[in-house]
Amino acid sequence: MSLCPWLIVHSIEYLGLNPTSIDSVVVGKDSEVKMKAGQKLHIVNQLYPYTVQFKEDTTGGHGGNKTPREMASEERESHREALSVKAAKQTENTSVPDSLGENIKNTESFAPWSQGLKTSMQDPKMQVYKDDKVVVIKDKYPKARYHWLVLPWQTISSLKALREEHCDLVKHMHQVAEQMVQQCPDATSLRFRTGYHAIPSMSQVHLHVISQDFDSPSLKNKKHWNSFTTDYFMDSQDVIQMLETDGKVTVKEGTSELLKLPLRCHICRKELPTIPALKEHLKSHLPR
DNA sequence: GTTCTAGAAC
DNA sequence: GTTCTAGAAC
Repeated sequence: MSLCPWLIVHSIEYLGLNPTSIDSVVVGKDSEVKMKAGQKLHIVNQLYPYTVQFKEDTTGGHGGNKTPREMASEERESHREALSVKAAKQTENTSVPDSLGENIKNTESFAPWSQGLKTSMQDPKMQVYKDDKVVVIKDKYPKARYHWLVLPWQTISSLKALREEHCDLVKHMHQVAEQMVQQCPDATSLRFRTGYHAIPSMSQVHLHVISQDFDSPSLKNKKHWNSFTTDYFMDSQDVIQMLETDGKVTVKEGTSELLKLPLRCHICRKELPTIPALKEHLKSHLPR
């Protein structure tokens, strides 16, 4: 595995996974930290999550080895900043406890691509606004003429992690979102919505501020469309309300199925058979 | 989250 | 034949 000698362990997040399998991970040139399988290391200001997996006994056949695909992948990733260090798995997946199963599943959510926002929000070139609590970046693949993301500096993985103590922060995120709309030159002619994806793909809670023209080449498929035009998109105000009344945010059952609904215009409710047809239809609602 | 592409739909 | 979607891979 490729480790840089200057890496510093910033914090360790306990995931409560299989406590019986202790592993040790070399974290710097000379330092070594005892860790449990499944623990997450945040290296350098929580930017780069490292997932710790099981390590096979030294007599094991393929412990610590990587497949060529993993090697190639790691080489590619080394050009970016989201590295993923993996120790080898303990065994094949026979007779493993449930917690390991979750471990493997959780590892998915630590995939390099899912950490992209955490990287982007730190990049001054991406920041269009920042204060002591939040930062705003342009969505890398905007689904409309204007599409910003408001992110807290504090690490909060998703809506699920929000609690009452985050109320002020989430309200501030909403305020900043409204500021972004106000400063937009087309704020008078375009409608905006401000909200969260109920089940986001990217780690780090982020508030979408998106104009309702949906006039963008990056809007390409049904999932894109339905994630912004069905109840999959949760209004910021509703999320704040939930936090205030329940102390947490609950996502309705069946929300993920909303992404498969037929394509329907968010303005006149007309159903369109394909994305190209929808895009052509949306032109009729553009400001003139 | 995006890209790529097989094969469904037309 | 081309267009378009959906699932795999990353």
